[in-house]
Amino acid sequence: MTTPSKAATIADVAARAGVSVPTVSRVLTGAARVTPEKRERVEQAIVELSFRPSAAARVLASRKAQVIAVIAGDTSRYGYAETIRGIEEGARAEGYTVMITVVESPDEDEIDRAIAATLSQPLAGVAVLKFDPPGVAALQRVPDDLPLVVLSGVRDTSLPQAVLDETRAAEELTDYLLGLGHATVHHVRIPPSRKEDGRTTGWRRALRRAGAPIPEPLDATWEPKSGQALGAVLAADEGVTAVFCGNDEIAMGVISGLTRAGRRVPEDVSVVGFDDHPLAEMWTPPLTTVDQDFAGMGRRGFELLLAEIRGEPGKQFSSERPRLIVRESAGRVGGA
Amino acid sequence: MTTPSKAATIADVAARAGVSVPTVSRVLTGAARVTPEKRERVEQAIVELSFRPSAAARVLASRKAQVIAVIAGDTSRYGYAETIRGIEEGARAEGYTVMITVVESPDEDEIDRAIAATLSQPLAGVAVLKFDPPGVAALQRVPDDLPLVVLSGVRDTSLPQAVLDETRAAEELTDYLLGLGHATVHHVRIPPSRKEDGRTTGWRRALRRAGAPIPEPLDATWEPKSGQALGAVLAADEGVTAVFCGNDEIAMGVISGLTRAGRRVPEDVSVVGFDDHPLAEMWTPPLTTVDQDFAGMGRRGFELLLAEIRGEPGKQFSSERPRLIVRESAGRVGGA
DNA sequence: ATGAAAGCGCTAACAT
DNA sequence: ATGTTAGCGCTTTCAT
Repeated sequence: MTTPSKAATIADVAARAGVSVPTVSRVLTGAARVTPEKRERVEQAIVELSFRPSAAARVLASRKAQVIAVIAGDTSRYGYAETIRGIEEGARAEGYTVMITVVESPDEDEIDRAIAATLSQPLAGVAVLKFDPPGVAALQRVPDDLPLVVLSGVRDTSLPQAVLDETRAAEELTDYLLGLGHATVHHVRIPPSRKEDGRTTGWRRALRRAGAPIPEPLDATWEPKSGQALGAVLAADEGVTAVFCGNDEIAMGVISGLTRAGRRVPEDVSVVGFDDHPLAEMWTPPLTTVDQDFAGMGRRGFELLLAEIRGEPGKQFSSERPRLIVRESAGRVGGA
Repeated sequence: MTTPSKAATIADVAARAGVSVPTVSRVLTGAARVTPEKRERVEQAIVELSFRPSAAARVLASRKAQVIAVIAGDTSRYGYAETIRGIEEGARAEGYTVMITVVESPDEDEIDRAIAATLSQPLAGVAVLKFDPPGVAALQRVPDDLPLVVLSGVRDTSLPQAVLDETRAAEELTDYLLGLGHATVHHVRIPPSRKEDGRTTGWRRALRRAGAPIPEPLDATWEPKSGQALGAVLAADEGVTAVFCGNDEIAMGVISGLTRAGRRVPEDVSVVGFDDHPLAEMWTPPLTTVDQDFAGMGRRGFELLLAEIRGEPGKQFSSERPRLIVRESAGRVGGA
C-alpha cells in the first residue's frame, strides 16, 4: 500500500501503532515490559513499514556497540581464515557482528589509515591477529580504552591473549624427526611476526637440547611457490635428510621442488609441515604435520574479549597445545 | 598531562582549540575552508586529546556511511577469500571499510538474524557473494533501498553484477579434454549455488555439442576429502578416462583417491580442476585448470557498487572470461 | 570564514 | 506500564 520514499523511523512506527516512541524502543530492546496488546501493534507496524532500527542512533544513544573488529594481515591463508571463522562463530552466537580489517601493506601510513577508519566505527571490542608484522604494527595502534584480545602463536604480551603454543609443538615435531635418526633438521621458515617465530624457536631449542648442529634457516614467503624454489636448493645439499617447514603449504612446495630435483620424499629426505591444512593428507606423500585448532583459538579469543566487554573478571589468557599428526612424509634416515 | 577519564568529544577539541564545534567539524570533514591558523590549533588539539570522531554520530548526522558489508557463505575457501580480498582492496582505496558477514548456516532463522544484524549497521552498500545457497538466501533478504552488487559465476539477476564467466570456461575446458580423444568427460561437482552451476552447465553443453554421452555428475562437498572418496568410486569404473572437477581442491582429492586405487594420472585417467589454486601447479601431477581472477572480480564488483553509491549512471554489469591453464594432469586417451 | 541553533534516530531518566 | 523530557556526538542549515 504505502510506498515510503524514506526509510521508516521509530517515530513512524510509534505513530502507526498509536504508542509513544519509547514504547517502541522497549519492544525493540526488550528492556522493559510492554502490554501484550501494544507489543502486538508495534510489531505489526514494524513489519508493515519494514522498519530497520538505525544502529548508528542506537549506538549513539546507548553507548553500546555490537560490532567486533578483527584486524588481520591477511584473510585467505588457512590459519588466518580459520581463526577468523572461529571468532566470527563465537561472536555470532552472542549477537555480535564481525568487521574485518586487513592491513597487509608495509606502508605505515596506510596501516594508520586503515586502523583509524576501523576504530572510528562504534566498536564493542577488537581482536588482533598477531601472526605477522602488519598485525604487530596494528596492535600498537589500538587505543587502550577499547576491549582487546590478541591471538597468536606465542604468549608475548600482558594483554588478554589466546594462543596456540607453536613453540612446544615445533619442539615436539623436531624431536620426532631427530628420533627417526636424522643427524639434524633443516628449517624453512615462513615470514616471522617478530624477530623469531615460536616455530623457529621450538625447532632451535630441540636441536640445541639434542646437541645437533643448527643449520641456518631458509626464508620462504607465504607463497607455496617460494617453497618449491627452496626445495630445489635443499636438493642440492647431500647433507639434508630432514626438513621442517613453517607451514603445510610451504612444505608442499618444498616437496615439489625436492621431487622435481630428483630427491624422493620420504626415502631420501623427510619433510614435515605445520598446521594440518585440509590438503595435507591428500598430498603425495601425505604430510606429517601438527594439527593447529585455529578456529578453536578464535573462539577462545572471542570468549576472552567478551569477558572484557562485560567487565567480568575472567581469565586473561588461554593456551592450547597443538598435536602431532604422523603421516608419511617423514621416515627414518636412509629411507628404512 | 591530562588523563581524560572519558574519550574526548568534538566539544572538548573545540574548547581546547578555542574555536566553535562546527569549525572542528569543518577541519574534520574538509568540507569548508578554515583559516590555516585555526586549522592548526584544531589539529593540535585533536592530537593532544587523541580524539577519534564517533562514526555513529557522524553517520547519524550526515546520513553517510563508510562501511561496505560483504555477505558470504564462507570466507576460507580460495575463491571466496580472494574475492573478498579484491572487494576489500577496492574499498580501502576509496576510504571505505569492509564488514564481513558469514551466513553458512542452512537455518533460515539464523540467516535472517545475521542479515538483520548486519543491515542495521550504518551501511554505504552491500556486496553479496552468490556462490552458494546461503548466498542466494541472503540476497533475497537485502532491502532494495540499499546499494547492492552481486558477485557470482553466472549472470543471473537484473541487479548490478560482476561475474567470472564460468560457463564458457567450463565449456572450453571440456572441449579441451574431448580434443584429447576422450569419448566423454565425467564430472564431479561442488555444491551448486542454484539448481545447476555454470561449471556444470558449460560441461554439459560441450558434451552435448560434441554428441558425447553425458554421464551423471557426482556430488562432492567443499572438503577435498570428499573428492578423495569420489576418486575411489571413479577408479572402479573402467570407462572413466577424463574427469572435470568443480574446483582444484576437489580435483586434488579425486587424484589422490584415483592414485590410491591404483589408477595413474594422467596416463590412465585425465583430471582437470577449476580456479588455479596456488597449490595447483605444485601438485603431482601439476593440475590443468582454469585461471579465475577472483580478486579482479571483487575489485570490479566494488567499482559497480561505488558507482551506485555515488548515484553515477555507470555500467551495471561486468563479466570476464577465465583462461585455460594447461599443465600435466590431463593427456591423450591411453596415456600417449 | 565562523558561530548559533537545530536536528539525525534512538535510548535513558524521570515522571506518572 | 507508559509517556515526557533530555540528551548521545556529530553535521548542517542559517546567520553574521
